[in-house]
Amino acid sequence: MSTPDRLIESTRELLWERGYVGTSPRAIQQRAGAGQGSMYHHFSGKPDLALAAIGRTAGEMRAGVEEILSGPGTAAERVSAYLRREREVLRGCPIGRLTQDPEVMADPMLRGPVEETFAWLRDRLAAVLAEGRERGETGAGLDPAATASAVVAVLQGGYVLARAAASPEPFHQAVDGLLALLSRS
Amino acid sequence: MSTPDRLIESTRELLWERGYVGTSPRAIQQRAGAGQGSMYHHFSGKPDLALAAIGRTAGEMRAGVEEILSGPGTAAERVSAYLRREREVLRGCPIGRLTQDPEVMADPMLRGPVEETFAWLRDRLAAVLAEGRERGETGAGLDPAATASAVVAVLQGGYVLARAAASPEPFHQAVDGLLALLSRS
DNA sequence: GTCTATACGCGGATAGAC
DNA sequence: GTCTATCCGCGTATAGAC
Repeated sequence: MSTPDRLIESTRELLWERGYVGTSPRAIQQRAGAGQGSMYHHFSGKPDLALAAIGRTAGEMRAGVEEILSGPGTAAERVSAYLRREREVLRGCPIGRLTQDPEVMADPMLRGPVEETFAWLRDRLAAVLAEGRERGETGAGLDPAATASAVVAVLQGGYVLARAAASPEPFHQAVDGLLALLSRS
Repeated sequence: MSTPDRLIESTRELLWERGYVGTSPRAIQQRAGAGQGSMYHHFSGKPDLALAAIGRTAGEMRAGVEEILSGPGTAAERVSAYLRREREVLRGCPIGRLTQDPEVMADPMLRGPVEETFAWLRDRLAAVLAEGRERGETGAGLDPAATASAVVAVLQGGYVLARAAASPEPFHQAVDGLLALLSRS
């Protein structure tokens, strides 16, 4: 991997683990095995690196979600597959966690990808749910947008519960609880 | 308000806005209008202050929730009232946000109240849901613990969506989506 | 109780040599 | 491209005077 790539990857990990405020250029360099001068040669500073890291993470996330949601199966099956997808629950969501970072939210450059990713995700899920409803598969009286937001919220909130409990269990409980409700509609 | 009280209050606000890692003793002192020496006279340091602040926030939160959940109405009405309760959506949950802070999670003293608060909340909601089920009011085939986790997760995740969108709308959408599902069960 | 002085390392970067 | 030197202010205290 090239030095810029290693720097971006190490920034991605640190942003995930410690957030933007908790991540220092020093720590990025050390984890990447790169020197001070090298880092500032390839990137203009911490915000620039963070932008590259967030963009890459957001892109991967979208691709992964799209693969499931555009895959085979009924709408309910695909939403269910998305909810039950394997996750590193205790690490939380690398994009969602940025939402808690005041410096990320204050910078339009950094905030943009976060906002877009969630807007896209909710829209995409709503489209799948609307499709299922039109086909008469499920959820006759449900508002696709509201249901989609609930689905995403259960995941994001599930991470919070899991970290609070230091256990993945509440995450899976929350998903099961939502899935039980969805399956009756 | 006494100086220690002002210090605790200012720590509470800063923890809410900026998290533990993003909150400095200096900032606490300035917001409280207290000097360096004064702060270290009353508290042993940042962790000590944070402990007092988190304890106070957790206590208030439990009291507020308990008032709604032990109030009048059917189980479904009380859960609904809890979900629809007025909230400063864009500020997020002052306890939930601590979950993202590696230094809070790494310190058992600070972590304790966070863990307990969510454990209590899920239990308390599950008890209300179980009560409703026994009375035949609602949710005949639902697992109270799973449903309770989903309820809490929707709130915590709703905050994430709202902050990502810089708008309370997705929070309320998620709550509506969950409530619609609950009302059919 | 509160203030001021002092300390030491880190955060975040720039400059210039190699 | 990468390294080392240097900078300045902040983070997080401790010490001791008032």
